[in-house]
Amino acid sequence: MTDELLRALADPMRTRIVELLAGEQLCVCHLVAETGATSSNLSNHLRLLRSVGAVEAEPAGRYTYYRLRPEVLDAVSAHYAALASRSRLASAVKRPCA
Amino acid sequence: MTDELLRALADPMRTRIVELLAGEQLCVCHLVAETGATSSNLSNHLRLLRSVGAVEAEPAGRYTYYRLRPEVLDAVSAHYAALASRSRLASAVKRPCA
DNA sequence: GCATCTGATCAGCCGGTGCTGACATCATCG
DNA sequence: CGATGATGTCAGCACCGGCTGATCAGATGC
Repeated sequence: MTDELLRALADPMRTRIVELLAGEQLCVCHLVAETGATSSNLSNHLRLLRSVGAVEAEPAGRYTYYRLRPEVLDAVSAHYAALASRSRLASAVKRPCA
Repeated sequence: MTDELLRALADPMRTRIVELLAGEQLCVCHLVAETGATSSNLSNHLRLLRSVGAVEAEPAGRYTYYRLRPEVLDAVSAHYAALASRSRLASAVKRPCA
């Protein structure tokens, strides 16, 4: 659960990419068509998503298919679930101030 | 599941705040002591976290206690869990490129 | 009332980060 | 091989967003 992973997933364009990839595997040209962004722009975002392990690339001839890595998304989900769980217990504790 | 909520939670300092609040309710002076940040800096972060509904403030005399809102964290967790679930099915689908 | 303390707000600065445009690379096809 | 098209890389610019410092509003205590 690195901080960089959360930051990578929180960007609007990358959120959009992740949602598109959650439906089916796509190559960059599909993402260009769906988002309207330039290919170099998308390539930069995809490199970042790869670097944090959120997606993986599969070269197929001159195309490159991208897919999500479910384990990573599960880890993020579990992270927030744990925070939610702990914070319910925390409602009973209030550290004295003075 | 607004995009602003994810961005708010993805910032390093705010991640730290959320983790501290997951353990117990704290007032700003505690957060100052724990993080080493200035009070105005923290106040800015807390205002943002309030605006996206991640935390709520309870004035108590001249102090202000903050606590997390578990439902919101659960919603974020569910959001990523849903993406993980969908992406597992998506591994079987690959949109043709040409 | 006056001093003090907590916390909020705002303007301004500044660094990180996303977008663009040009170029490089590699595969495919004629 | 030469052309085309898909993708990646990088430098440069612009803008968003976090940090700071000054100021202010309430609450507390002398």
